[in-house]
Amino acid sequence: MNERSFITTIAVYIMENIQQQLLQARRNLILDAAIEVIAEKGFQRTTIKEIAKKAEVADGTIYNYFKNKDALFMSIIDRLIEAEVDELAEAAEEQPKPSDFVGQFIQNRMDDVEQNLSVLKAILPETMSNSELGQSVYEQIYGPAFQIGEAYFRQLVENDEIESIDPVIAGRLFASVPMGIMLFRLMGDEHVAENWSAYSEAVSQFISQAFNLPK
Amino acid sequence: MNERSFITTIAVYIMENIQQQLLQARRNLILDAAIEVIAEKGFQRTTIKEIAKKAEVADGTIYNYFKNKDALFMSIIDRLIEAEVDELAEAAEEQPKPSDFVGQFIQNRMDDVEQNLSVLKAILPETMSNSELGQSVYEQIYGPAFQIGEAYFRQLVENDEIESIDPVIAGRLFASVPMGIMLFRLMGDEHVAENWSAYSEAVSQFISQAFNLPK
Amino acid sequence: MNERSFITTIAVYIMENIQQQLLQARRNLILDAAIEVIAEKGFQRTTIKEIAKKAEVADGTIYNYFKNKDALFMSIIDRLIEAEVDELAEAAEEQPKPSDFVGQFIQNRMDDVEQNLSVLKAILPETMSNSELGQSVYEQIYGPAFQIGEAYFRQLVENDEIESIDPVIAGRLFASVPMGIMLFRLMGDEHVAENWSAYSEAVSQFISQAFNLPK
Amino acid sequence: MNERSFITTIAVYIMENIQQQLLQARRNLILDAAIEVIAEKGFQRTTIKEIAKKAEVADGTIYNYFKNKDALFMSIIDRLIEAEVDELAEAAEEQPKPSDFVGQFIQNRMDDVEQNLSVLKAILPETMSNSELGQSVYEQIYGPAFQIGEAYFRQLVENDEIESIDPVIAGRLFASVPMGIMLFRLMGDEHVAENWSAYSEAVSQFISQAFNLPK
DNA sequence: TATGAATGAGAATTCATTCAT
DNA sequence: AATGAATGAATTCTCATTCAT
Repeated sequence: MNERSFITTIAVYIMENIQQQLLQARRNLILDAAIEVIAEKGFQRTTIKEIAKKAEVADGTIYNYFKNKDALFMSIIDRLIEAEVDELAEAAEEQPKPSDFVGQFIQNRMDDVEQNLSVLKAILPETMSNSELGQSVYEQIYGPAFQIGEAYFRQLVENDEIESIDPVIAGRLFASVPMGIMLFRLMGDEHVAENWSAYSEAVSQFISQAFNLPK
Repeated sequence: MNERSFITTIAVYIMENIQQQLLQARRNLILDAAIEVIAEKGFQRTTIKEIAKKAEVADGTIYNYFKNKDALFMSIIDRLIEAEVDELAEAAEEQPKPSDFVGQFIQNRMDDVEQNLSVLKAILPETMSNSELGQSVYEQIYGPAFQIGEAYFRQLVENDEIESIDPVIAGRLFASVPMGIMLFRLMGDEHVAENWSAYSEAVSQFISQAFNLPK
Repeated sequence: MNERSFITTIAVYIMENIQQQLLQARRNLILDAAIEVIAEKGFQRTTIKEIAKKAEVADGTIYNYFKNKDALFMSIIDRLIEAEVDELAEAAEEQPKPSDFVGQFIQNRMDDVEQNLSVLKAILPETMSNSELGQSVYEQIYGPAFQIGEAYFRQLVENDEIESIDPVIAGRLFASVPMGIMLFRLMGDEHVAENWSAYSEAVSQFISQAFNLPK
Repeated sequence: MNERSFITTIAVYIMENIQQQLLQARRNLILDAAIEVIAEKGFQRTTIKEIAKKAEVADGTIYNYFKNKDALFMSIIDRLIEAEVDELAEAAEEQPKPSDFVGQFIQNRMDDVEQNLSVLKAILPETMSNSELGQSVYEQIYGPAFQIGEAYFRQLVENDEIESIDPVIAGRLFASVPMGIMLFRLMGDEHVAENWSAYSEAVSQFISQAFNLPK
């Protein structure tokens, strides 16, 4: 009576799996809705009601997936960090030839921005006015990115490929350009928005020239 | 009965003047308090009560000087815009020699940032998540700054001092560096905060090198 | 097609019976879980989720056994009332010799308390702040207990075994002692908890002495 | 200009004082309303909205006087504890002759109950289902009361006025009677409610007889 | 029948704003 | 003009109950 046939066991397993995926999908649905609304109005101005409405679920449903509003927000950040940390780790591992490292790296970063535009818009303002959050994002995203830049410049200097330079500062200067361009874009600069790939190209050239990188 | 003696008139005038100045002073007091608190906690998280406490006035008093919380915030922005617009206008009028224009301009902008750090921290996140606000700041601060850069590069190209370049993009690239560095600072990067003048110098060199500016 | 063989009928009957018992068992499981949690946190503070978790069933399952949370609570009371009413009826029927009636009665009541401690803790606070509930419990438990006491004292007076006394008041005084001691215990008095049987004894003596009962 | 005349200073002082008293009065108004509603429906079932309505203030106003609902509840308890602790301290200080100590003490306790009936009804159920709260009330009200009883019985035993007895148990037995009677009253026993002073008298006699106290 | 995710009414709490003093 | 208590709309969050699977 308590036994299940093999078939039944398989069927249950599959259905549970489907159930899991449905839940995950719904969770993502809510996250997407949240990102969309928050990107538009800012985290603080966005109410749970609005997110629920956009996600087409009841207010209470959101609390089945996220402990509270802050946790929901952290999940948005986590999603970005996860994606970004992997990408950066990948970039760090490669031993790129100087000639195309900058181009590659910038290109990838700019692509990331392009793809995660609404997430960035949702997150960035909050990380700036919430110092705890800012610290966390800084340590997990900016820090690693800087270190890659630093390592790269340190190596260049050692190989006498560029003239002596403080790699810490160089790393920041390097990152500041796409960062600044991204900021303009987030703030609604239409020229930047409409010519994103041109900017991507220009940023690479700009930086290569600035550091007098070997071609 | 309706006439006033000359003396009285003068006295009244003086007193009204003093009164005016006292009011103006108190208004500034409130603004300063607001900037301080908002820089720390963000606009939305800051309550009128907190601002009132920091300014050592009663909650209600704030409403004698500002129509509402949003108006108070706009006044903070106005104050920054006023200062910055004047500075930019000044910069635009000068006909600087290319050799030191960049150094001068960057130096001034970085000094502005240094001086208005708390105001920027109070404003920037809000301008990013409030598109109306962002637009206004963009048009009044970034726009003019870009135009100065654009004009400068256009002139350089015309004079054959640098190779042909899209001045619109160049203006953004030019501005992106201090912008990015400022963003790192606002987000709490300690290396940037502790070596601000070194960065100021480095940014100038970086840009000059990038555009291969004549020395 | 609609007919069943004799065997089948029996089998169905047995299985239905087993089914019935399983259901009853599960119902009791839920009630036990509910009592445990409610005793600890109070009725209002206890959620269906918590009860379900403790009973190791799904939230929804509880609603197959109880119409709603209030009904579940009423069932707890019913269970206590049933047990107690039977005991009291038994006590009332006996024609005890005065010499040991008090000792017996008190002993039994105190034993009841000991056994139903968690139920009492779950119920009592609620009966005090819910007048309808309180009334019901009063009428079914306290009332009958008082009447037993009253009858007992009335009889004693009639037999000239104690001096004249208002039996209604006497009944309450009689009951007040174990009641008060129980209250101390429920409120967490450790001395009472640790010396329960000593108190049981002491209460009897105390009452006997108070009424100058014949030994 | 900044100076105030003596009269003005006085006037301001007086007005501030009046203001203080008005606030205190309103605070008491809210507390009274809260007690009334909570006594009727229990703490958990009572909403801030109901209290506000009964007190004829806005919901938010309550939060100008009490940090939150729990704090409001604690204030109710504090009020009772303050009154009771003073009374008990007074009772403890007196060196009463045994002959009337019990009568006096019980009389006072029963009067306290009479006067604070609604407060008790509001508090007692909550102290029973909230162990932290219960502990606090126990320590501040019951504990001291017991100690008075204990001290009294210890003294009696020392003076050979009653036979040897465990003073700790005696103290509880002593207190259990009014406690039990009070409980009956709180649960809606009409006979107790209507004959409160008769019960007060009866309780004293009952206890005196039980301990065979010297007259 | 059992399940547990979805629901949304309702509760506590916050806080910008008003207004009598 | 300054004050700060009062206000109540709006927000977050909880949880009893429902219902599709």
